[in-house]
Amino acid sequence: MMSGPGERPRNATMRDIAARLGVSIKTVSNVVNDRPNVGPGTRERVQDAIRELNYRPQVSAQQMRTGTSGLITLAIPSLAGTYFSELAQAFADEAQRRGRSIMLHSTAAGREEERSVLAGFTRVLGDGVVFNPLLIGEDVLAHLGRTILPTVFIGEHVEEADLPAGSDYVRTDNQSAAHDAAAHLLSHGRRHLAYLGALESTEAQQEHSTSRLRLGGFHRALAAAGVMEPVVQAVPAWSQEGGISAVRTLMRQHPEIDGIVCGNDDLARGALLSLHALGIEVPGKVSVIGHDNILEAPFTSPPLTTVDPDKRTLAATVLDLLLERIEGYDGPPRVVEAPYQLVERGSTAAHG
Amino acid sequence: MMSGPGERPRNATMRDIAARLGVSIKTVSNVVNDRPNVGPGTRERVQDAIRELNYRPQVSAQQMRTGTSGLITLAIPSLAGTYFSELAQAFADEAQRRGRSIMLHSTAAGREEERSVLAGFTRVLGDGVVFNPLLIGEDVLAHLGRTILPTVFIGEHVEEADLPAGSDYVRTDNQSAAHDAAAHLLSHGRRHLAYLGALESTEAQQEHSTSRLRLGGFHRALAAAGVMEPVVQAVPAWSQEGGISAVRTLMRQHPEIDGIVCGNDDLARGALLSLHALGIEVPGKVSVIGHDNILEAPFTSPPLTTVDPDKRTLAATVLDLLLERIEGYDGPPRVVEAPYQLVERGSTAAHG
DNA sequence: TGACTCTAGTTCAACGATGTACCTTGTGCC
DNA sequence: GGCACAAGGTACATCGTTGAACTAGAGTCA
Repeated sequence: MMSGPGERPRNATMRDIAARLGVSIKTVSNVVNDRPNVGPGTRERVQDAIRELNYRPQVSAQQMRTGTSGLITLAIPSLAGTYFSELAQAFADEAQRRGRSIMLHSTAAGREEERSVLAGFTRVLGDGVVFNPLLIGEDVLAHLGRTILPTVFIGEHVEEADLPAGSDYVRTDNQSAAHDAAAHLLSHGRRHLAYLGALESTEAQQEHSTSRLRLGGFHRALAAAGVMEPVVQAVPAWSQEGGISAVRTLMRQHPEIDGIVCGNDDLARGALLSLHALGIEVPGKVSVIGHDNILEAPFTSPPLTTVDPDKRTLAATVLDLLLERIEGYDGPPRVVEAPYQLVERGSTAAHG
Repeated sequence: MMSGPGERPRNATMRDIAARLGVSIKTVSNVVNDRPNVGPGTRERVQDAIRELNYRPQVSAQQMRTGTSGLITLAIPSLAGTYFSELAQAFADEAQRRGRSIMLHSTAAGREEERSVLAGFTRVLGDGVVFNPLLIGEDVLAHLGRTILPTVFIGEHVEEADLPAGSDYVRTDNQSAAHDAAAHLLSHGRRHLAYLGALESTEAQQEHSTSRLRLGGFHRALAAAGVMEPVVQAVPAWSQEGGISAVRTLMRQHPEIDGIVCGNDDLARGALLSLHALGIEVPGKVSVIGHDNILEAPFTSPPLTTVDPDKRTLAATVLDLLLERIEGYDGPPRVVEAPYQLVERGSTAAHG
C-alpha cells in the first residue's frame, strides 16, 4: 500500500498472490469465485493477500477464458436531446444493477457510422449490442446474414421481417402513442386539434420519421372521431424554442384551436410558455399534451400531461432479452412491444 | 456469408483463417496489423479470407497481449442534466476520433459509488478513467496510494495536493468564471446585481458546491467593484422551472435589480421567461448571463449571454493527458486549467 | 566462392484466468 | 492392517493475439 510515486506497478495478478502464499493459482481463483475445496484458513489468508495487494480480476483474461466480459454497447444517435440522454441514463443504471457496464457509441455521424455498428465496429468488443437505428434501412438489414454479436434493436425504424438472425427487437409504437394522445384530448371534448411537430427541413432528419409516425397516429385518431381537417403546425426544430415560435404562429392563424398534440415534451414546454404569453389559459381554453415524459414534465406550469415511454422498463426489457441471448439463447428474433402510458397532469382537462 | 439461422457460430479467429489458407497465424496477424514481411499475393489471399469469414480481432485477446484495450471509463454523476449529457457526448465524440470507446459509469448513487470508481470497480476493465467526483473528499483521495489505472480528474472538487500518483487534473475554474460573468455586467454599467442559484436544500447536493464556488466568484467581483450588499436569490433546483419562480420572487422583493448572474443556463432560461412575463425588458432593463453555453443558449429570446466551458476542448485535453499516461508517461500529477470563454449574445448589453 | 543481407515466412512463449483431471493426505470402518 | 473416500489441494491445457527469435531461400557484392 501507499506505494508512492515511482514505476507504475503492474496490477497484481493471481500469480502474485499465489506466489506470496505458496499456494497454487487455482486455489486463488477458487477463493475469488467462491468455489469449494478451499480450507477456511487458506481462504482467509488468500483474502487478506487480495486486500493487501489490491488485486482485481482482469476482465479481458476472464473474457478470453469464459467468453464474456459483462460489457454491452449502446449505440444511439446522440446524447444531445433530452429523450436520448435520459434513455442512456436508464440503460446505464439498469446495466449497473445487473453487474454489466455500458459502452456508449454515438452514431450521430450518420449512415456509415450505423453500418459500422452492425459490422461489429471492426473489433469484437463486449458481449452484445443495443442499437437504435435511425437511418439504416431494410436494404442493409436484409442483407445482413447474422449479427456478429447478440443484438437488440430499439426504436421504431425496423421492419420485423428484416431482423437478422441472432437479434431481437423492442418496438416503440409511436403511432399508437400519438393516437392515444389525440384520443385523450378528444375524449375531453376538444374538437379543434393541432399537431405541433412537423419538420420542414430534413436537416433534423433524426426526429423526422418519429415525427411522421406520431403525425400518422394523430391523423388516425381524428379520422376515427370524424374530425376533419386537423391542423398540422411545422416547427423549425424539436426544441422548446421551436415550440414557442410555432405556437405563436399557430394561434394567430387558427384561433379556434383548443388542443395541441406535441411531438415531444420540449415542444410542449414551448407551447405552454407561448400560450401563457398570449394570455390563453391552459387547460381552460387549450389543452396541451406532450411525448417522452422528461424529468421536468411534472414541473412545468401547468404540469404537463404527456405520454410516458417508461425508459426504465424499456431498458430493463431490452437488457433481459440481450442477456438471454448472451447466455446462449439462439432462437428466432423476438419482437416485444414496449409499453407506454399516458400520464395525466394539469395541462389537459375535461372541457365544458 | 448468409449463414442463416442455426447454431450461433463462434466468431472467426486468426487460427481459422490461417488453417483455411495453410499459412501461419502470425502471417495473418501481420496482414491485419499492416506489418511487413508478407508477400503481396499472400496478403491478398488473407484479406479475402478475412472478408469471407467476417473476421474481427478480439479486443480482449489484444488487451491480454499488449496491455491496452482502447476503452476509457467516464465516471460522472448522471446524464440527467444538460451540462453532463452534453459533456458525455463531447467525450464520446472525441474518444471515437481517437479510435477509443467510452464506457459510461454513473455515480449518481453517491459516495460509495464514487469510492468504488477509485478502487477500480472491483474489476480491471479498460485502460484509464475520466472521473468527475462530486462527493469524494480529501480524506479519501489523500489515503489513496496510487490509482489502479491512469486517471484524469475533472471538475472543481479536487485539491491539487490530494491528487494520487498516476493521475492528472483538468480543473474548471468556476469561481473565476462567475467572477468574469459578474464583471461583465458591471462593465456594462449594471450596479444592482443578483446571483440566482443558491440552493436551500442539500437535496440537490450535486450542484451545491458548484453553486458555492460560483457564488464566491460573484461576491469577489462585486467586492472589487465596491458594490455592497449584492442580492442572492435561492432556487429550489437548478432547473428552468426553478428559475422562473425564483425570479418572480426576486423582482418583487428587489425591483432595483438590473443584472442577474445565473448558476447555469437552465436557470437563465427560466429567468428570461419570467422577466418577459413580468414585462421587464432584457437587456433594456435587466441583463441576464448564464453558465454552460448549452446547445439551446443561442436560441432563447433574447439569445443568452453565457460562460462557455468549451466542453469539446475540455474532452480533448482530458483525453490527450489520459492517453499519454496510458502510453507510459508516469510523471507527477499534472494540473491543467480548462479554458472558458464568455460568449456575448443578446441578453446583456451596455447600459446608458 | 564465400560472406553478407534481405524477404517471407515459421515457431514458440507469454499475457491472466479457469475448467478438467489428477494427486495427496488423514480419517473411518470392517 | 487394508481399503474407500472425502477434503484440500496441484498441474496442465486453453482461450486469441502478438513480440522475439529463428530459418530457408534468393539476391548482392567484393
